[in-house]
Amino acid sequence: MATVSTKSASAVMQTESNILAALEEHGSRMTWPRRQLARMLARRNDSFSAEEIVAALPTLGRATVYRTLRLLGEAGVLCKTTMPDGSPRYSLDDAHHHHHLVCVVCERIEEFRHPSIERMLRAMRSHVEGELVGHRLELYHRCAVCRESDQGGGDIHVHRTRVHSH
Amino acid sequence: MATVSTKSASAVMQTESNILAALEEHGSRMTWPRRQLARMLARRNDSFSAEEIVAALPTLGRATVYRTLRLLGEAGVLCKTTMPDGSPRYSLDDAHHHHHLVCVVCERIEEFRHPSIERMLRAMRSHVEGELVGHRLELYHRCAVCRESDQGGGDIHVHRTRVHSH
DNA sequence: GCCATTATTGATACTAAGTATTGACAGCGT
DNA sequence: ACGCTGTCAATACTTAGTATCAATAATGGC
Repeated sequence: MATVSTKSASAVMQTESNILAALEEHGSRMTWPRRQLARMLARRNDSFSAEEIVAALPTLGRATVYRTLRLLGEAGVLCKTTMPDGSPRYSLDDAHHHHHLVCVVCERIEEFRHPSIERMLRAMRSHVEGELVGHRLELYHRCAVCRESDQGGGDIHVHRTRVHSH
Repeated sequence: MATVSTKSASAVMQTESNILAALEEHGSRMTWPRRQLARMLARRNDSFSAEEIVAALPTLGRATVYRTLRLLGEAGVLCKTTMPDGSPRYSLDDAHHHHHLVCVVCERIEEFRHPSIERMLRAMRSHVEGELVGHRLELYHRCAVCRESDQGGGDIHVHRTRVHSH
């Protein structure tokens, strides 16, 4: 089985100062809570829920955490992804156009880009009635690590009102 | 501008008895609340929120409405779709594999299928590390009707933590 | 460096979209 | 007609946030 090259799919690593720089460029002030959050996020390379962050930084108010996550999204260093069951996960991110490859077992999120997707979007743009203003594409898989440690494993229930599985 | 043929994109119409038949096939009992819901849904050809239904059928409990919507999803006659801002909409649906084309103005939802999408998924299946277990694809547009009655109109804010817009 | 302006904060309350629980009730297989 | 078991409505609870607002702090101008 072919694997995706690290050029077209990779987990994103950002440093604390990278994250803060993105916030500044976006026109935000540099505050202690934001530094806290940036440091905490830079330490992890997996995905996380907002509440995990709220719990991990008890000195910050929940509103601050949610607000800052939104800012980081706007600043282009964070992305919000939806799991198959509809629950949201956040992950560090770069600002380029891409989609997400989500492991349904360990919830690790990788970015990827692939020409077949751009081709598909081009085709849809000319076939769809009216103008396309956006899209949402997520691929769910079991990553190599999780396949190994759990062969044939649990029933992955992907309800059809949520995602497609054929 | 090319439009999609009615074969590859269309709003779905279901009759009350169609909906009830799907529920029976799925192994559910035939009850008064379910008949109510089926009749109500058969009347509309747009998308709706669960709370709209709760409000429209005040004799049914909210849990019943939500449960029945889930059942209809499992039975293959209803689909839940996510708007660009993350809010959910339900719409009648047929059981075949397809994706959704959502108008961000009137919120009407059409089903569509297109070979370029299957091609893209085939390509991704062989390029992705591990096995694909599902995907989620939604296209957002302004439908022909809404473009006409609102040319150049409001700023459609599609936040990048939610959907992609290039 | 000081001050004013204005962004930001945290506490709290609130909302949206459901899920869990429970005792009463009703479909339907026999 | 009986009774098993699915289904009901009401209500409490949960998750994932957003709104409000008075107190505080970061910058830009001087």
